[in-house]
Parts: sequence; structure tokens; C-alpha cells
Amino acid sequence: MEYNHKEIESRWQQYWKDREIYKVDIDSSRPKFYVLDMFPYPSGAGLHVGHPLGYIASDIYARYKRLQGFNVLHPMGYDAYGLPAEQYAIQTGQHPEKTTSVNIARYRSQLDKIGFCYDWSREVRTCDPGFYKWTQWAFQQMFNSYYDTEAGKAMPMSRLVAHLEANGTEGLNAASGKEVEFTAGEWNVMTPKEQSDALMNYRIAYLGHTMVNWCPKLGTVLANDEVSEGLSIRGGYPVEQKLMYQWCLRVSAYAERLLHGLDSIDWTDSLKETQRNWIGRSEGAEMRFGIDGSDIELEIFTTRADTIFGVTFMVLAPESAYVSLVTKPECKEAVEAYLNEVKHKTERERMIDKKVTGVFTGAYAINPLTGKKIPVWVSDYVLAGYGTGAIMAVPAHDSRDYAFAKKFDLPIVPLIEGADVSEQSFDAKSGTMINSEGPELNLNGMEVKDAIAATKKFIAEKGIGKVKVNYRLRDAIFSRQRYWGEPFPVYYKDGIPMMLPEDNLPLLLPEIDQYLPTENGEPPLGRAKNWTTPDGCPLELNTMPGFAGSSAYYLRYMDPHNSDALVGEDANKYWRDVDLYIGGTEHATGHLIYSRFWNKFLFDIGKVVCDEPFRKLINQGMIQGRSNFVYRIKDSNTFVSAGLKDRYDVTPIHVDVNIVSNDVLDTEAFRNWRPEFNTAEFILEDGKYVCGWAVEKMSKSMFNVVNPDDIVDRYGADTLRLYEMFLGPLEQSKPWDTNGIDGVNRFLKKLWKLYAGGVSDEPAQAAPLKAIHTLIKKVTADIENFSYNTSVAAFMICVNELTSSKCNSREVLEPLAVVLAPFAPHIAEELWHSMLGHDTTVCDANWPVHDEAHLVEQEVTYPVSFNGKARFNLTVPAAMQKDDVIAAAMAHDGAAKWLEGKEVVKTIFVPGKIVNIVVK
RNA sequence: GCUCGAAUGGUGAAAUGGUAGACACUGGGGACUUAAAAUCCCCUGGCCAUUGCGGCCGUGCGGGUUCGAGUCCCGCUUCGAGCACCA
Repeated sequence: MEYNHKEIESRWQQYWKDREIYKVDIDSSRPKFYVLDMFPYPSGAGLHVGHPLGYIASDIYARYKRLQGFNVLHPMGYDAYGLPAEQYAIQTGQHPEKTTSVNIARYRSQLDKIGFCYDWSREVRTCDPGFYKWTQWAFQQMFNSYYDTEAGKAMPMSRLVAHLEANGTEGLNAASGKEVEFTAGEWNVMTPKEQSDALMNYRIAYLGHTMVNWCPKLGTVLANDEVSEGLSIRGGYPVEQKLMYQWCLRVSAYAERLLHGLDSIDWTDSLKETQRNWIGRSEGAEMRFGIDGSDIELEIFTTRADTIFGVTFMVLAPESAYVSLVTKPECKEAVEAYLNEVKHKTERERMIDKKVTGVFTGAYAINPLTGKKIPVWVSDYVLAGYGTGAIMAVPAHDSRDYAFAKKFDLPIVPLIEGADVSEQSFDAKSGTMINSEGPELNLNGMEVKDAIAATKKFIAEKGIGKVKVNYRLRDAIFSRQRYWGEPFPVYYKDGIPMMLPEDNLPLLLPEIDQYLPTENGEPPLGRAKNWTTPDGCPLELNTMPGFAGSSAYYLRYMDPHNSDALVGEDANKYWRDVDLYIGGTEHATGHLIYSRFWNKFLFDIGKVVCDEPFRKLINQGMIQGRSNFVYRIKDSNTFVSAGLKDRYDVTPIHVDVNIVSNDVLDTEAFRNWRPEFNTAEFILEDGKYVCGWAVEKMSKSMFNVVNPDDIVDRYGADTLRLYEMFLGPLEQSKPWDTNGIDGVNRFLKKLWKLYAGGVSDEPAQAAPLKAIHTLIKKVTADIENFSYNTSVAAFMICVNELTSSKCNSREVLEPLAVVLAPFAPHIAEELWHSMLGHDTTVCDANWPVHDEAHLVEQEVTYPVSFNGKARFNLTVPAAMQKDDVIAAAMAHDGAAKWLEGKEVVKTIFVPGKIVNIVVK
């Protein structure tokens, strides 16, 4: 009987499906374990062989935990809203929903072939109204909340309104967009519109005028994580800065908690570091500088309060409100010309030409410590969105200020002893202060660190400024001028944004005739008919961004059919949080920040029980493509094998990796591949055409896409699963190379033979027992460490041992089938059922525990070293004690030449490990 | 520029401070076959010695700690990732 993967795999997949083997429910008698994959965006190209890597890894863990007795939640769904489906809709007129469901069906059939243990009854799709109802609901909760900085959590807006009614902004502790002050009296006489605008300054979901990343080509704004180096991540189109009135989420209010939360979760250091960088906490001081001849005060932020005696000019961001306030009439023309010039540059242009530009405002600020007058400039190297949009420039100790000072010939005053600032600035935060003595404060002789503290203390006491923490993390822009996304549950009454009643959720995405902006530039929803409330108020035209639907999907899996809540209390209390989350690093600063924020918000309002959503997170590496090349001799249709190509003038051409096997080209298939190769001639080496290769991104244009369906068809899902794990460490990126897959397939055939000869009930010999218990020990430890590649090797070693010792004892074959089940579930079921005669599924077996007794050695072989260099092996009874082992080593034949004429200085003995004799 | 990670055969890679290269792939040789496929066995880091069982060198580079370092420490080089006019 041969190993027939097709028959076995389809039969077991059907069996699991028919009996709902992987369906899970709350079971308070068993501990829960939640294993989650980052759900995919179902693209039109389908899955390639790289996509399932993480899914296989999590599936192994889920199955392993189940065998250990945990009640394992292991769901899957689809991140169904996204730009590609909409771009396709624009081109073809096809409704994105149609494209999306076709793609989902394709994904599902591909996933099903690999034999995952997902509970598909819990599937979610972000574009399903039953799902996005809760995305809209969460948005409304954020609209109705503010972040109380004293309580350190979100609170209902009603509480804030009550405070404003009673006290105005006096004593208000709320995270806000800008600092404003008004009295209760002023609040109470505001119009409803004015009140609405004032409250937007505090709401967690708010409408705000913000500088956004506008992508004209895509016709929409993008979040910071959707832009890289001034280009859109999707499509690579230029992005420019534009001031727009947009929905935003006050993620910045959570910066400190997002930072602190990292300490309590089990993520890799590099991922935590990435998030820390993205949050960008920086501790410094906010200081006020008076403007000469006016009562305006410039507020600036600095981390180097100690350098205040070296401030030789001030710089404002071009967008700063201070610019128009301080500019002197005689400089107005020049300043406006400069602002105009800056405005027309895109972010990318600003980045590419790092030319130092700027203009003098004519105004002078007064250094509060020295009383000296210092000029105020405008330059685009200062960012409006960070700190206060204004800085004090210390050219001696900041490279950007230095470049500016050199360009405009401004003075440079060194403040640190020994710092040579003739060629460049001295940016290091260390050294002894000089030139830093004023009438009230003297920093001379202090270390930089102490000087910073002393200055902060001084300015706080004098009321010149205060200690302040700034974050790089910005609020998330939450509006997209697109069709294929969640509609906002918002309408406008007399220009005031209002939330739809919760009973009216979900607000369904309307049908439109074309997926383009309207003629007058409104988003696509502007085309929807009757897009109003019943009493005629217009509904919001923007839709939510991609990350909206993915920010709480893990909660929905806990209770996917609940129509009264995102997640019911019982389900949430049982499943709590994700124990293991596996996905790619590309979400480090997007999804993984937003969902932590979203979760913390839901935690604050008492809707979920855990503050952090993902307890442990593993980033699987990317699978790159391995492209193959043929070499065409110039101006001919003759192709030369890779080993001979240097003798000719050749052009490398990508060739479809699916007609290449172990880098050998199927020349017939190549001729049939494309018409122009019909008459191709080949110059072979050793009778074969050998292709060249290179590692590149897996993509259609490189002809290096490998479809898992083809691998499953040829070798089976179990081979695919094992091979993907065998490829290398899970977290490492690596190219897909089909060359090694035969080895794994051979292993399964060998395994099959081991059982196919019949299973005996005789007890096993010592060697097979040792092999199986070594395996159990190794695989258990490896799964816990996600070291799956070494597990696969361990299986091979064990099966080789059992084959060569001709072991067919049930005592050994039974646990082998169980430990294999997470990796190769189909064959494990077949062995368990048909070969071992069980009538239950292997999924209900118990994970075996290794028995040390079988691993104990009767004899131990020590490498005997002289001065650390191993010279011979010594085999002695395991029980032999130190002195006897050393005596035996010295008496051994091999020892004579190393001991001859030398004196033994020292002996080192590590039980079970080594004998080392140090001689002189 | 700042932060994090990595570097081991022809290839993918193993190795709680203890015989470096497990396990595979590729390549070479052999068995079985009329033949091929499949299967099985042997060799496969380099150099030297190979009718003797052996010797020397080897984990990016330079130092250090240790009886002993791929592993720990210090200083580099190269590659990858994240952040980046963030004051």
C-alpha cells in the first residue's frame, strides 16, 4: 500500500468538516487558549506559497495546545475593505463586493487544502454589515468620550460638558488638540455650533483641520503608516501635505499607555523598539520667549534646556500661527513669498532637496535668562506638527541649527568645554558647560545632564516655562475619500455633526453608479441617492480607513454572531485576550498600534476585560521569491546553460520557475511557454540546461510565484506544511526554494512504510524507546520555542532510527502519530485511525509526556581533551564518578603521548559532558 | 545620524560555554533493474597523508575572559530592519 496523499487528505478534510471537529465553544471546565493569525486581505492574485507560513506555524501551535487539553480558539476571517478592490471597480465597473467575495472564495478553497484547524463558524468579514456595525459603534463611543489626563483613561463627554458648564476650562484635565481657555459664562452663551466646535477639541473621535497626507493620484488622504518616503505604500504615488477638515482619532492621548503597555507583553524586542520609535517619547521643557516691543510670547519646546545661553536665533515653522503675528511690516513681502514657495513643495520634494532655506521676520525675541535680543526666522526645517512649531536654535550643539546658522551667517556660541564647532556642531549630550552664566543662573562647570535638570528647575520656578513630554505619535486621520469602506454613522444638522441613534446601526454602504469622486470633487458617496437621514439631514460622505475594521476583529471572533454587543460579557470573560498572535512585521506601526489603542479605549469604557489585546506576538519572516534565469545569446534565439554563459554575450531572461526543477529547465515546456521561444535552441552542459537564480520579491512579473495548490497537488498538504517549517527559522525571511521538498516528502513515505508493515503489541526495545522519548522531549520544547525547523529534523532522525531498528511496536508508533499530528495532521489521522485502529480523531488524543527513564544512558562517551583540545573518546559506565573517570582517561592508550614528559596542572570534569586535562 | 538584529560548507541550516557543520538539498560512487523511475547503502568544509588506522586549518575581522568561545566581553567591517530635519 503506497502513501496516497490525495486520497488521505481529501478524506480527512471531509471528516473534520462533517463532524465539526474544530468547532469550539465556551467550556469553563477547560483552560482557554486563543491562537490568532493576522487575517488576510483577499487580493485578486490568490495565495502564494509565502502566505501560509505564519498560518501553518499558528496551526501547529493551536493543534499542540488542543492536544495538551486546552480549549483552543483558532479562527480566521478576511480584511475585506481595501483599495485594490476599489481601483479594480473604477476600471471595470464591477462592484467591489463582488470582486471581494470571489477573491474570498478563492482564498478559502486554497486555505482548505492545507488542512488548518480553523473554526470556520466564527469567520468574520470586515465588509459584512453584521461586523461593521461594531466598527461604527466603536467610532460613536469614541465620539462620545474624551481622555481624562488625571484619571488616565477615557471618560464620557457628558462629564466634560458638566465641567464646562460649571467651571469652564478651569481645572479641566482633558487631552486636547490645542490649549484653549474659556469660562463657564462664555461656554453657556456659545451657540450650539460653537459648542460643538469647542468639544471637538476633546473628543477621542473628532473632526479637525489637520495637515494630511493627500495622495492626488488615489484621490484620498492616507495615514502616516500608509506613506513611506513621501510615496503611498499602495501604488507608490506622490503624497503632498494639505490642510483638510477630517475625522481623526486622538491616539496621541494614549501615547504614554501604549508605551508602558509594551513592558507587560511578550513581543520581540525589535518589534517593541519599532513601536517605541514610532511613539517617540521625548522629555524636555516648554519655554516662553518674549518678543521685543510687543506682548506676544513665543512658546518653544526643547530637550536641551541647558543650551539656553547658546541660543542665537529662533525659528518658526512656516505653518506656525506665530509667523503672521511677529512678522514686521517691512519683512512681510519676503516672508509671504517664502511661505508660498514652501507650500508648493510636496513632502517628497522637501525631503529630496535638503537645501537650507528660510527668511527673517524682522522680529527679535528676548532670551529670558540673559535679556539679549535674538532674531526670529522662519524655515521649513521646523515642523508645525511637533512640539509648538517653534524652536530656540542652538547652532553650536544642533546640526540642523548649525547648517542654518552657516547659511545665513548667524553667530555660533559653543557651550561645552573642548567642543570644536568650527566645522560641525557638537550634538552629544555630554561634557562640561561653559559660557553659561547669566544674572540669575550659572551653569558653568556642570555636566550636561545636571545642567538640563538645573535649567528645568529654574524656569519652572521663575514661571518662564515648564517640564513637558512630547510624542512623535500623531492622531490618526480617520477619513478616506473612498467608496469601499465603512460609512460613518454621522449626519449633519445645521452643519453640526451628529451621531445616528445606535438603533439605526449598521448604516449600510449605499449603492452608487460609479466608484469615482463627483464632478464637484466630493467623495464617491456623494453619488449615492437619498444619502440623508429620514428628515433630510445629509450623511457623512467619507468612509473609514482600512485599519478601522482590523482594529477589533479579534474581539469579534470570541462572539461572532452576537447582535447586541461587539462581544458578549461571558464570551469576553472566558476568551479574554489573544494568547498567541502570528503575523508579519509590516503591521508594526499600523494595525498593531491602532488595535492596541482601540482595545485600550474599549477597556476604559468597560466593554472588554483586558487592557492589552495580544499577549504574545511572533513575526513570521517573509518568503521571498527565488527567480530563475535563462541566458539568451545576443541577437539569436539560442540559450546557453548557466555554467557556460560567460563564454558568450548573453542577456538573462526571467523564466517561469514552474517549468524549472532543481534549477534544470524543462526545455520542451520552455518552447511551449511563449510563442517567441517556439524555435529556441539550447547549448547544454552535461546534457542539461541549468538556469541561473536570484532572490527577489515574489511577484508575477518575475515569474517566480509558486502556488501552494500546485505543491499540495503534487506532494500533499502535509509535505507542504512540514517543508515550510523545515525551510528555516520561523522569524527569518528566506527565499522559497522548492529544491529541498523531496527530502520532506521522502520522510513521509518512510514514515508511512513504518506503519504500513503492520503494528505489533509487543513491547519496544530500548533503542526505539529512547528514540521516541527523545523526540517527544525535543518536539515539546521546540514547539514552545517556535523552533519548528529543528522539530522536523527530529522527526526525521526518529523515523530513521525506527526504520533501521525495524520497530513496529504500538508503544512507540502511537505517541509518534500524536506528536506528528500538529505538523502533518492528515497522515497522523490516517496512522492513528487506520493503522493503529482508533475510532476517535487524533485531535482528541493526549499529548505524550516523555519519560526520562528511557533516556538514561548506561554508558557515557566523553571526549577527553588535553589543554582544551579533544584527543580521543572514552566510554565508561554512566555511574562512574569523577576521580575514576579521570583515572581511566589517564590510563587510556591514547593518553600516553599527551602526558609524556608533562606535568598535569589541573583536571576538569563535567558529568556527562567532558574530561579535560591541563598539562604543562 | 539614532535604535535593533544578523554574519557558520556548493545551498537551507544545527549546536544550555564542552567532539562545529545535526537534519536535509545538491553533487559523486555503488546495489537492485533489460532500462528508466522509485527505493536502499557509502562519500560529500578546506589542505596534507591516503596499504594504514592520521595530521593541520577552519564559524566576517582584530583583541580579551576561560582549562575550553560559533556562543560571553571590548573594538571594527559588511548586510538587513525600524525611525529620521521630531529640536
